[in-house]
Amino acid sequence: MRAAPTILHLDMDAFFAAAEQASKPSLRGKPVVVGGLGPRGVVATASYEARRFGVHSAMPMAQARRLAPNAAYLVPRFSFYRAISGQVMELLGSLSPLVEPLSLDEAFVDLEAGGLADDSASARATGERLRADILATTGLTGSVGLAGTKMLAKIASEEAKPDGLVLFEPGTERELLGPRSVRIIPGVGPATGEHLRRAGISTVAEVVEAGEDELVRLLGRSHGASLYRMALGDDDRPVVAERDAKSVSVEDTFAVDIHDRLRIRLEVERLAERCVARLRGSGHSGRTIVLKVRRYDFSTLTRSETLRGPTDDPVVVREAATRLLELVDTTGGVRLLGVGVSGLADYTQEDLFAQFAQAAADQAAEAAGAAEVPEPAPSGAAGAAGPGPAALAVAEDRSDVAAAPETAAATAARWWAAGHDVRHVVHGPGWVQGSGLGRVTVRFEEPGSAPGRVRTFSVDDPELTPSDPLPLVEGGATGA
DNA sequence: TCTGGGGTCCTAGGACCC
DNA sequence: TCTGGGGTCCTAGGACCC
Repeated sequence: MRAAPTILHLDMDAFFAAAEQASKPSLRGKPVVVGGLGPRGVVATASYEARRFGVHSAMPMAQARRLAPNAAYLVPRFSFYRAISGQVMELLGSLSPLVEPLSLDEAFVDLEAGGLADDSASARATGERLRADILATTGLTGSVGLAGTKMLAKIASEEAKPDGLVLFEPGTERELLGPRSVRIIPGVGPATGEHLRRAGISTVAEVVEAGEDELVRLLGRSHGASLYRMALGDDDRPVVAERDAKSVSVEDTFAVDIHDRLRIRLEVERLAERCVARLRGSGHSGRTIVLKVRRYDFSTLTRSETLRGPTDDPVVVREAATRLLELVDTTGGVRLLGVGVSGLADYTQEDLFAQFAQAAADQAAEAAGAAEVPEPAPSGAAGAAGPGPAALAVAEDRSDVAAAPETAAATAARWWAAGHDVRHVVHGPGWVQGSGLGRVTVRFEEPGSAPGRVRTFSVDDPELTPSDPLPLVEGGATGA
């Protein structure tokens, strides 16, 4: 616990949805939901307009559609978000050498290590300047929490949302946290929250009253002791810049459960190959191969095998994964399969082919996800009907596309993945609003323009080509 | 139309070793 | 001859986070 609030936590506001709104003027101020569009998709991010309908992260997409039928539904474009994230992380890097990214849209910064702040006033000024710089550079808003510990900084940024800054003065944590729900403490999820509630513990103050021994009895040594300390505001975890990856994994949920043993085996082999491509792309090899199976009834099991030494050989991983599959009963059907590698070792040899294959696979996966955007037209728009048959077919079968990167460009061009950027020889830049039945509908607008008009073309119109995302801010460089 | 995908950390039992 | 006690590795599962 430091004496000054010099740990900063940044959290971008509704990041994926905000990036899409910034890139597509006609969606600003409107409900936007980014997530999986297949029959088993879930919400990754809902814009604040969509949240007003009750839509939130991790909600099944089907439920979101019931709550907000007129929202725009978009598939995530990770390479675009990654480019914006890079700009934000660069700004954080200018504040301190100690930056700890938690995800594309979240990071801790140790301002003291950067020499920019040593008291509340300087910390607040630095945080406000950061927010202004992020807006100027990316066109997006982020919320900032400042406190003397990581936990409190994170809670502060949560409190600051959206588009705000909250600073907790060191020394005030007990009175600040006391009346709040235990669920605000990071690491206390639904299960722990319920466990504590049954023991009569609902607030942070009640955690402190219960005492460490009681918490250890309820939650176990590690969890109990750390929760007790967190409730006291006692958190000395440092901001750590570099953390080594511990595992790499890929998984696919199928649109429909698969039963055929040969098909299941084929999918496992494909997953093993994708996993190895990622493993090699990150410069690693690994010793333990993990197979994950989620059955028709959502019961999930894993089987693993540890090799004598680390490998990055696709044949070795594939064979281990299929051996593990032999140990699993799949009668009744399988909804998800996954293959992972852990026990990672650095594998210094650069494997350019694997990196290339990975980049291609990334692009293919994105291109394959179709999006559906109802006409933001006046009420009564029946535009919320399903995606075109072609789009649906792609969304349901994207693992096939990802496994065949050499056909990705052709696939993307034929199906015009909705939400993606395009350029027309005459009408200029725009994005695909929907496609199907041989037609593609494009809205012609760009980040700096007014909301644009919609036109429809034939899917093989030679004047229409896919293009990279445009910078969100004049003079910026957000190209993915 | 119920429940993604990529991770991290922890627990607990058995094997094995000293 | 009647149960020690650690430490480490492996496996499986579960909670949690974004």
